[in-house]
Amino acid sequence: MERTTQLLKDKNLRVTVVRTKVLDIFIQAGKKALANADIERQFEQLDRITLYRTLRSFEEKGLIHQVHDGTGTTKYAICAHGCTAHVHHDEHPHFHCTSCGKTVCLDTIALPEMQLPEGYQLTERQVILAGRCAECS
Amino acid sequence: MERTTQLLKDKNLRVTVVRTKVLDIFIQAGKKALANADIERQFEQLDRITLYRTLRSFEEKGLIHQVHDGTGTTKYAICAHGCTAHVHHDEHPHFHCTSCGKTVCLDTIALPEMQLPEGYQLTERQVILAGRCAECS
DNA sequence: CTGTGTGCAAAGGGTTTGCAAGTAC
DNA sequence: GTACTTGCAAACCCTTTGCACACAG
Repeated sequence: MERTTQLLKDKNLRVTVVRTKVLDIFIQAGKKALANADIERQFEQLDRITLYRTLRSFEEKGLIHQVHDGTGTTKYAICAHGCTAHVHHDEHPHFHCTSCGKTVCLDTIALPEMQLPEGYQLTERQVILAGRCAECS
Repeated sequence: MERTTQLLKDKNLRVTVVRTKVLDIFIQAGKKALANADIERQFEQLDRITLYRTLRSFEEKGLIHQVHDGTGTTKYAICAHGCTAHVHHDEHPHFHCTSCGKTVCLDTIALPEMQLPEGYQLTERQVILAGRCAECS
């Protein structure tokens, strides 16, 4: 059985044509985060509504996580491992290339420790780095 | 002459009722970032379109800067000093309180230095910290 | 067969554009 | 007076909801 199919079954998601293809696209994209439009572009024709619902399902089951890169457009990237419904392990910086528009997960770089003012409780950190990626430099 | 009026004149913006009031609201908000809705709420009645255009003008002239707090809603905060059209000095982390929804500029905290992979050029850093603010803890 | 997923239509919300009237300087 | 600003209407996204049909298990 293919890896994609197995991933869907593991998360109790029905294996359909749309889901298989969307998940494949994410796997192929690797550390790159995709916007809705990026995914639509790879389909001959795909109902937008279905894509919204597919992404929501994937996110709820911990297959993908949202990526914010400061552009305002929500993107998604495949989860590295062991993410579930409400426990996402997305503890790494994201890099947004202002030249080609690509956004990637820098999952080999640790998030820095930061000292918050008195009384503040920290539960989540997001680090977005922007500039030019290696290919655009 | 009032500080607000002076600020507008310094940036070559015509002093109008709407602009004066919007800028006053930002000054009063201090380090807190405001969403469009937050500003509208402080007006008896204000045309939404006018507000969009006002915010854009302010941003272009370096009076305010966008703040992304990971909620998807774009917020704005007043620039500390010396920001111009395309040179914004927004080099500080932002804190988003998931309890009261408030987002503030932590401009006393320095952004951490981070090592990027080979070939990457860094031009901008955004750090969003989320959790509970001092008042909500 | 049963429950879930898909696709269409329609509705909702936020944002932008065009234009005429009003206002700052 | 001139150029910019405002406010209304309309257009334009993107996203969500409702419902009937199709499909996975």
